[in-house]
Amino acid sequence: MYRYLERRLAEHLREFLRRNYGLEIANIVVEQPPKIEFGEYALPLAFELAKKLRQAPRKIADEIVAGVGAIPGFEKFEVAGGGYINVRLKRTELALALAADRSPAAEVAPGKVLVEHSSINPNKAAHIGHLRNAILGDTFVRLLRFAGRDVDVQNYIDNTGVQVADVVVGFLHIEQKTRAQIEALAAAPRFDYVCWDLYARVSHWYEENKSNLQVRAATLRSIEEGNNEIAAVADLISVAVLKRHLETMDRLDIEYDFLPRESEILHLHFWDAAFSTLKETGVLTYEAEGKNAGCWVMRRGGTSAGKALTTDGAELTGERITEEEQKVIVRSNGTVGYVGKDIAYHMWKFGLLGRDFGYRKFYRYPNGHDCWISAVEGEKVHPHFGDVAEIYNVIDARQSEAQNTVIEALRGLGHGQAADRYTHFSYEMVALTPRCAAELGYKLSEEEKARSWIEVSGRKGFGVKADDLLDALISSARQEVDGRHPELSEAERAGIAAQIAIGALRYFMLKFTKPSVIAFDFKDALSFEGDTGPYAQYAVVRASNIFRKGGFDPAAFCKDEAGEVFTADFSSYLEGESGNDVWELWLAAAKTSYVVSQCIATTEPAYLAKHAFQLAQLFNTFYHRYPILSEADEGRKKFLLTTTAVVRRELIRILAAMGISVPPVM
RNA sequence: GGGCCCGUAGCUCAAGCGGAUAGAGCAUCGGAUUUCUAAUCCGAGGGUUGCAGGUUCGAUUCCUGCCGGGCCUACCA
Repeated sequence: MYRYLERRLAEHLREFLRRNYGLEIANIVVEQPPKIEFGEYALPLAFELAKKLRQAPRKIADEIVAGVGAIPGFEKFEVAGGGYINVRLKRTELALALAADRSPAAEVAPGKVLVEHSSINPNKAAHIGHLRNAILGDTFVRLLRFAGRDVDVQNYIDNTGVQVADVVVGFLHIEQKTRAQIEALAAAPRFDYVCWDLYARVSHWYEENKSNLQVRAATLRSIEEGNNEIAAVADLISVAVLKRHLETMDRLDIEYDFLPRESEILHLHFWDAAFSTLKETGVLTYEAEGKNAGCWVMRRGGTSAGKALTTDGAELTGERITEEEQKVIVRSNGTVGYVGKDIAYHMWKFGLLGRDFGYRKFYRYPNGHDCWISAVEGEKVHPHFGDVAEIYNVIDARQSEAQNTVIEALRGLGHGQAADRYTHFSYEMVALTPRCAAELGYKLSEEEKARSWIEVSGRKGFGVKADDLLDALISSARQEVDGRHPELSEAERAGIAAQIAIGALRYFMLKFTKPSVIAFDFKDALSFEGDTGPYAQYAVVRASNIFRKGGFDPAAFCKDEAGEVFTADFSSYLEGESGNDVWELWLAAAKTSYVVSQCIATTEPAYLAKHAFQLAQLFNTFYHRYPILSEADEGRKKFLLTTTAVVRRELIRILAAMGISVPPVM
């Protein structure tokens, strides 16, 4: 609602400026005043116009305020300070619309969106770094769906790469296991933990004797070729670990629709289809000499094409790319690197490849939702994946160059529109504080002790596993729940502890903005107080308590009839100085879809976490200040109950968009 | 060497496209009404926004240089 009114205000002003000043201002800046007393919107417009009109900002502001006229829903315009225009809404009107949950339908961009996230190598347990990825990705999916978009969720599986090969080497060469023995291990719980330890041992084994690396190379070759015993072992390992990842993520309410695998990109020859067009369009050039002699290369993403561009801007053919700026796509032995496969895969995503995967049902979630996986020969009936209008790849910042290279390849192929709708959803890694690393038994050098964080390493088996962290959170939450609610059944207490643990974890991963490295520490992550998920959950529980103890249904206070009954009372409680406190709460509650659209536009879910916290904080203050059930004035009591019902509804929605549910009691 | 990112309170982080007195949480200290109340609330202390310039009516935000830190820069994925 807040978002809709902002747009209406901006459009009205744009029209006003066009008519009265003959000015075209494409982007009218609308801010939020620092204090509720100043109104709901603030316009620094007069400062901007001062130069153009050669007049004092204050004078321009006065003129605009005098001439702007009425806008439905708006109370008045005021000049403040040196030329700010503060805008006030008709509080009661907005409140009634909000109580009735009435909000004009926002236009939804057409076309399907594809979000790819998680993409964990299926050779070891997921760790906290993967959690950040999956939680960011899943939350972004929820935000897009909140905004009405049709979204497919994909999790790319590199099942034929070095990392899987390493674990295969571990089982076959170090552990000397047979395929049947590995199969038995894979069927046991937490097989991914077994792989986690083994993977670290394999890395060590390579270091002990460099000639062991030949075993890796041979294993990798066999896996890529397929149709042999080693490939079968690799497949059984990667499928088993993948299932474990799906289980781990399901604990956090994270689901996928489709799991495209590298094995199918290989075996269905996606690359061959891409290679010919890449050559024809000159995106790839052949190096006859130099360091990359015999390779097909392209310009590294992010390096400038500079003056090589002709005047029409499209022609890159014939341009020399310096060796420094070359990215090898096809090696001199004719094999293709991962960036090449990624280019083909992304052509498929946009429906530009002319080939498709086969599809098989792979995993059914407890709620009945099916997750599909790629296959050489698929089932006849399957959903249609790929061929989308827009994509988001949730991949950490270390891969931004590779991502940019893929984008540039699409652009070079003439698919500029696809390239424009390709978003690398980039975020920084999760590392450990030195203290946390020490707790995990990692021996720190003096230099490392002084650093603010230590990078995790799957290769070394150094990190916090996702399931371990969840277990720790659940047991910590469980202690609290047991102490507070001994009257509840075992199952109820377990359920509440899980909800709190998930709330704490998801919120923790979302509260940091993407470019910030998270220095992980158990103390912070296990906190349930202050700027945390449980804080926001608790605010909802408090609101629910009021309705439960009062014997009211919160939904009854959010409906249309509330508007009809309470119109007069609403204004007397909301308007004027005395209404500021409660109005601030209403206004915050009205901003949900505004914040969601900001999150999508900036690909930054942290704003939503901040919003949840702010709304919860305002509610807690309100809760403390206004006793509701004991309120003697019936009209006022109903107003306060409506306020509580609206805030409760919005908080539940906001938390749901973050994948956080709210326990019945806390 | 080149590219990208970061530097804000003791600690961890915010600050929407340049805007009003730079805000939270944690930690510390002091308080909270027989109530829907403590996973909460109120208050206090705590800042040369890394440094130096520039642009601007206005800079944490944009530009330049420097200092410090991280990541990327494989015919690995």
